[in-house]
Amino acid sequence: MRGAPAELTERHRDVLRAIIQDYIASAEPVGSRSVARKYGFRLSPATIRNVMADLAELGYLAQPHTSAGRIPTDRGYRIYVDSLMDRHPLTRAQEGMIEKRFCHVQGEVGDLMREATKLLSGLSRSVGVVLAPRVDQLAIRRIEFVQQSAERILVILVTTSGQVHHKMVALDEVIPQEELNKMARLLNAMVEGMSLSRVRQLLVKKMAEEKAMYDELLRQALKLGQKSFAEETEGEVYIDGTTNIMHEPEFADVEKMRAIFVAFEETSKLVKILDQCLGQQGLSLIIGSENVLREWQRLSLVMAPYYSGEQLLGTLGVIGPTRMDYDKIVPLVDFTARLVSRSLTEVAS
Amino acid sequence: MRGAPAELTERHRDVLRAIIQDYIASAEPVGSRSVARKYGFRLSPATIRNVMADLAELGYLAQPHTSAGRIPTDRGYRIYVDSLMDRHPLTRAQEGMIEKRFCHVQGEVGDLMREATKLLSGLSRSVGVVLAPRVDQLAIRRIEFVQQSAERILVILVTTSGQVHHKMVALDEVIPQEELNKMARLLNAMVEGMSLSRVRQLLVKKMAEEKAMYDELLRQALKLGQKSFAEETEGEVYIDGTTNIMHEPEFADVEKMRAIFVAFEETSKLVKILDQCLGQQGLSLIIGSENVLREWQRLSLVMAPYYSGEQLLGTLGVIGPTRMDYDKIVPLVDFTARLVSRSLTEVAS
DNA sequence: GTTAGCACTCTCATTACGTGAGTGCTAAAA
DNA sequence: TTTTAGCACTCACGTAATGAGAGTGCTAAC
Repeated sequence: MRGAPAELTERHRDVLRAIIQDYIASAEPVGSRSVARKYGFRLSPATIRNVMADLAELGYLAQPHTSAGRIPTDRGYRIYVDSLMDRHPLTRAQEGMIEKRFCHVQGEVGDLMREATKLLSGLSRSVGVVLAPRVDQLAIRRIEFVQQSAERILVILVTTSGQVHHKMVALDEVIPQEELNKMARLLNAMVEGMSLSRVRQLLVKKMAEEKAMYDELLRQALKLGQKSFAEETEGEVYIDGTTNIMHEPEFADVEKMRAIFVAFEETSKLVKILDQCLGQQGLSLIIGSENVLREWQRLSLVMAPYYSGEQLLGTLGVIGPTRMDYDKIVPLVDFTARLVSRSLTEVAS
Repeated sequence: MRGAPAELTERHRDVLRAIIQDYIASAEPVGSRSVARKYGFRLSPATIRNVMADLAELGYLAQPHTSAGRIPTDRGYRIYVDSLMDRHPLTRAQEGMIEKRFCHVQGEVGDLMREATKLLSGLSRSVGVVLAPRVDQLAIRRIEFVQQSAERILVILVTTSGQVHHKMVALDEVIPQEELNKMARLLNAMVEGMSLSRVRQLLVKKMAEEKAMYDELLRQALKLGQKSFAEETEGEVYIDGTTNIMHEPEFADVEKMRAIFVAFEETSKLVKILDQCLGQQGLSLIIGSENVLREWQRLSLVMAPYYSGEQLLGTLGVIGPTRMDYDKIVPLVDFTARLVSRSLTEVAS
């Protein structure tokens, strides 16, 4: 009667790696025999079995039922990605192909995001996601007011990165388009190049300063500006390839699949998860039950941040079943994030 | 040995109606017994069976297998919606609720569309779709050029209905923002209130006229204008509630469901289908195999056009399994289209 | 420490069989 | 002529029995 070993020997690690790779490839519980045979261990199945029993006791492997092989637990995947995985870097050809698809996109930032999403989902055969930059944090290039009806004004905001946002603002007084143009000019001079959040602070300060209100136009402009910039913007996510995961045997059951799709539809929760990744330095990996949200516990996320120059803008990556091909997907996400950063940095300059 | 009757008697119609309604409610083949019992016919099952045999021979009913009840064919549904259906109008309470949700949306057109989509999917428990207005056909309120980088210009287009569209245009010469503003002013004066398609014609004509090109600025402006308005815009669709149809027993099979979802993802095909509906006068109904596209033949569409004043803008409605509750959904779509039209008409005035 | 051997467990595919719902046909009743 | 009762027949579906196969854990020998 032997207890579990205090720590993993090299053999433990080899066996665990083999089992996880086999399971990722086949989606079936893997038995001692096939580990011994396929992975060139010069050991008998019985020995492997002992090792597997240790790994199970330590919580890295589980058994669907007594007479089946082992499957990795989320803890097993975690140790795998942290220290066992052999990353399969992209081939030169793949990299070239990806680069080509990006230089094709000359247009606006939205197109770039969409393209990245498609690329991620296509190459990973899973779900691609991109958390778009928050407008709050982007530098403003231009603001414009267009009168829509007597008391409603369309506010258009252009960022230096080329994103366009618009919203409707209701006013309690009628301002002719002529005046609106003047106000826009005033504000443009004031805010160009600043981030939305800084603009908000500035406006508050200015309004306090101008208490005397010599200039009626300026007063109105500041007021309108404040209304226009008021709301915190919600993060926007691009998502693509949701149908890909229908192939995965783990979602063969319709009820499970429905749960996943409902989760994808609730973008606000997804944004919260992605925001967490944004806080991390570098690549983040969330595996199954590491996620707080119930609906997401059968899924894993591989996310990487992207930048414009030095400025952190958002995060992008892949969502798939916990049994996803980390070897391939981690380099893919990494490379894509780098390319997107490069494109955005070029546009800004 | 009797052949099928030349035309349907009142009894045939009653039985067919009963069968279809029962099948829509239960999703199970319906037998002669239950028709006779549940629907208050004062006839024996045997008599009903004779009627059912007639209806089957005429192609309105089918049998999944010899010893099962009957289910409606697409032809059966067609005659049902054309002449057998009893529409269940919305209750006053429901109408009130819907109206409330719409007056809540004061903002821009996109919000209105999104809200309508959600409403349709929520109340129908199926998939809601809205085909957004083509920019081509809308009157332009304003055009604006923003310099993005040396040779790239962001073109922003505002329609009178309050939609904002933007695209990136590449130039072969550098034009300072100052000049861009002047050009925008020139063009605005020229095109305000016209539809995009008319603007295109106008620009071609003007360019021919101005062959002499006295005015260099005007020449450049026309050229930039032409580039900005060049492309035909693709129809945009809003879609919501796709997860709803996962409940339906006809899609219990994962492979079938996957096919449907892939179809939903291919919006360009969907746009084509919706464009057809746009050509129709009033409400259009496409039932199962009436649709040309293979992937859509298990689904039905109930669509209605919406307007701003007199002008036809787009179409909206519900997609569901052929076995959908037409009695309820037809009035729902009808009412929603009317409300959306009202909202849009108000905004434009 | 490693391995062969073996009894044991559990899933999964196959087969067989009974049940029930529903049909089509025929002949009698209305 | 129309309607109905009666009956044999068909077919899907659920249940149970069976056997093969994969894999395990344990023991004892190497």
